[in-house]
Amino acid sequence: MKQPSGNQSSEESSSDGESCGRGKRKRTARRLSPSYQPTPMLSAQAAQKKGKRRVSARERNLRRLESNERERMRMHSLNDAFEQLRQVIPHVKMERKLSKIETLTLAKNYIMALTNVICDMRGEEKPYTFVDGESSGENNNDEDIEVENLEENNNSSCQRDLETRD
DNA sequence: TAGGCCATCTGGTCCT
DNA sequence: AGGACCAGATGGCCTA
Repeated sequence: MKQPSGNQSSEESSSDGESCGRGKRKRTARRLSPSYQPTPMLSAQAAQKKGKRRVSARERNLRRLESNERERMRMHSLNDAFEQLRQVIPHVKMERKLSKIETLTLAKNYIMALTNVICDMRGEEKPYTFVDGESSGENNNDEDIEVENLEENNNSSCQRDLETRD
């Protein structure tokens, strides 16, 4: 029941120039179909039947725009968190920044490596093993394969990094 | 051109 | 009731 695409939310929506993803890329405000009419979640008649306050189309539209704005802000804060995570994950420098899936995968590996180091220091058995880009115990799905090469490079860089920190 | 990655919109559901 | 969260859809940008 998805709409073909959203309304031209009038707002700036310039995505505050966040150079996202691969290299420099500037995203312009999303162009939306001029013919698009947001479908009311609840028609005025239905609302009246249910004894609910009638909400004008104008008000619905305003609420939608406010919702969109909040959602955008939410996603921006999520992206900020990704950026902070990228900065603390040791990884081989690349000209393009890590994608989200790469960031999460490397973070997972880094945590596993740290856990190994801690266990090692305690004289306990290491719970995780890194074999050919495969992270132990876990099922190796497609996403893991995608970043396999990265992981191979970074697993060793993680270990090196951890060993030199003291 | 195809495929990957991403931002944004949207409506449903959950939570306060 | 309203906001947060979520997932699907859509379309733009970029690289191979």
